[in-house]
Amino acid sequence: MTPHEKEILKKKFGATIQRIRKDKRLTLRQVSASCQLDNSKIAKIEDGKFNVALSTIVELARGLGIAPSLLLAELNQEF
Amino acid sequence: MTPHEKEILKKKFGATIQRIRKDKRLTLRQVSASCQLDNSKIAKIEDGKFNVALSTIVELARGLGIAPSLLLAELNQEF
DNA sequence: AGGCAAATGGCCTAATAAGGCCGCAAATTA
DNA sequence: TAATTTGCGGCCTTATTAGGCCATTTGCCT
Repeated sequence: MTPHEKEILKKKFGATIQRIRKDKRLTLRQVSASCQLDNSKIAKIEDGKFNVALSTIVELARGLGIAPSLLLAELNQEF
Repeated sequence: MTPHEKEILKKKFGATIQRIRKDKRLTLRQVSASCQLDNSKIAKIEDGKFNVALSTIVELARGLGIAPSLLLAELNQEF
């Protein structure tokens, strides 16, 4: 995976997180309150700044109230 | 997520990777050849030693020839 | 305009994953 | 038995995430 591909992956994942959060009408603070992730960290993840770890993916899923695998569902086509 | 929960998560994920690889009758070196991940690294991941990053999950999926979300499918019940 | 709440960005430290090489013991196959 | 393959463990350095706090700004509502 090239650095460029990794950038695209991070952006794509972040966009997915944000779309799901907004679909559920949740604020960053509401999500962070449900999963112990700092709200500013979640904002940065949504902006594609981090190549998040497995545990963080699981935490995000918990905060969003959905299954972890759904957070990767959109990656199936391009990666 | 407590340190203990994180340990369980890593072990669970590693076990999933290994099961899928063996179901497909692939060796560590065969998987590594398909995804540019070091074979010893994959062995350690299977042993639950790493809290792998998103990009590594995607790489593993590529090496195993399956969709990334399938690697998290088993986590849905317990996390 | 004023007041809130949300989003965002900066900054920090300790922990740890990435990325990779080498070697060995056990299993497999010839 | 000899040869090969496989799984796996050690070791290393650099890069980056986790985890967290604080300040500013943006947007919304009254």
